[in-house]
Amino acid sequence: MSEDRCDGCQFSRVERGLCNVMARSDRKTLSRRSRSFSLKKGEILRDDRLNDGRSNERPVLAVCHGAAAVQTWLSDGRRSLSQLLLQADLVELRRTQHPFTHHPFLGEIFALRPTTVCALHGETLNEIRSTDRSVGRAYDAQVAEQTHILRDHCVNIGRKTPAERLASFLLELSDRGAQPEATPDKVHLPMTHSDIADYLALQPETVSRAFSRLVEEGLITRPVRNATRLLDRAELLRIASGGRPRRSVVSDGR
Amino acid sequence: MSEDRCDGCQFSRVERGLCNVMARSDRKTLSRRSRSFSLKKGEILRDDRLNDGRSNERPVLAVCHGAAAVQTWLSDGRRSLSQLLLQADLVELRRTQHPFTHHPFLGEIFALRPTTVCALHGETLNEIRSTDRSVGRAYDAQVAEQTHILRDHCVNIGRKTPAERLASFLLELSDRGAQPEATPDKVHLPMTHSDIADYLALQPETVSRAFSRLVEEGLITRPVRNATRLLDRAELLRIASGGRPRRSVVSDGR
DNA sequence: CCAATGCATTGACCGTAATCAATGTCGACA
DNA sequence: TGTCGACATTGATTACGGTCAATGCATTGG
Repeated sequence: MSEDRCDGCQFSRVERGLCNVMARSDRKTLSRRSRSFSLKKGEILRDDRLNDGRSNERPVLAVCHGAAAVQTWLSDGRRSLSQLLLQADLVELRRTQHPFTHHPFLGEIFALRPTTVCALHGETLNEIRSTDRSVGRAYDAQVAEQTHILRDHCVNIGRKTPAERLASFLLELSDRGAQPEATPDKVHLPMTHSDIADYLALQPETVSRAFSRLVEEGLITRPVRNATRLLDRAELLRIASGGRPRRSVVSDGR
Repeated sequence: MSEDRCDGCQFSRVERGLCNVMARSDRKTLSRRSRSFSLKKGEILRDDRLNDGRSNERPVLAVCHGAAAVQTWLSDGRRSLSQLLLQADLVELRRTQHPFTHHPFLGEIFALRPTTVCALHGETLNEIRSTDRSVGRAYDAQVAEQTHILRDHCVNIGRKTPAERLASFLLELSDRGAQPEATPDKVHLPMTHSDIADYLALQPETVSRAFSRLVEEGLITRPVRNATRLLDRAELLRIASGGRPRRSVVSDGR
């Protein structure tokens, strides 16, 4: 079933898209042993849904289309979106559960909007990796990129003010920007303020105020509800990296 | 120079230590093409120090002994430790620098205590990977583990109170515990309160108060300055995961 | 077309952790 | 042993973002 599936999926971004890198034949093999899921906006893909019998290895998930996030709950209802998953991103969830507690630390896939994800058959993927060097490289690059983004994100939510976080976020979206029709400065927001809040470790109200501030400082506009236009990229970047230096940033990192 | 180096390094933790998994001969080859660095406490290893001529690929770093962290600065002096690196951990830093700004988003290795790290020769490592399947698995497991920890950490610093963060931190140290002489409940603290603060996105004073609180609640004791004994692991875990449920944690994660 | 619903925005107030400051403790070293 | 310096602790105050509440604005569907 479904060699088509992957053919329609080509618009995983050309350069990095794992499935684009590999040979057509490999992709067919992989596709045949993989499964895809369509998630409605707000739908959750728990790892137990992936657990259909046989292979006990945890599958690698690929976001074919849409946008999702790794979501975790604290036991009193606090929510956190720890990782943003855009088109062509790979993610590997933990199968292991926390000994006593169930929910926290686990992580489930939350669809920020209508999304299709593909559960790749790990063993097959490994086989392909070992024969096709470029697939291995693409995979490693993806993983390294995600790690880098996560580290960055820790800095964002750990040490930045709301406005700084939002600026960072908009630049992140712009850089990763998996939107077909987007110019670098027109950034599509694939999620609600509430989702942004849980990603940036803020409250929705605070996100709203931060937006307002960036608007009234003339750094962005908001033509429509779920999009933004970046007017002053340099200044946004300055804010995102902690403020201060107005001219000539050359000082060494000490 | 130095096949000894790696032989002395054996106490990278048995199960996961990458260098323990591979064949002795491979280790020698890898070792010959790698370099090691001794860092004094507080010393910084910038990626440019790794950049000795030839290979332009970014090396994979392994922490042989000690403890370090990925450190980044915001331009006004705020500091963040985004990733804790304990014995046997692997880390791959970004070579790329941020276009204008220099310091933030980059990440440097900060030695929390006297530490030796090893810059593995990436190409050689890849060769070994492709011949020895178990090396590949060990490597992937390490990377997946680190990713998982980073996600968790985002939840910690994003949505938890100071006491909750500290509880999580102590449990993390206990779980990852790379200390030779430590029982699970005797946790060695490889860093100052100030470092802990920058890891947990708090101020040193707040870290201190959080410690005091856990002590007066009878959950931990602190026999010496840089160590802690966990008295009530279950309760610590309860706190770390957000509080509430006192008995029987079975509710589903909605 | 209007109602209903889900989000977003704005304002007022409050609480927690950051900040500022003083004191205490440990360890290194002469 | 005593001094110094780094780090830790505790207290008082402040400020920022969280919380609560009211209003506004769109999109959907009858």
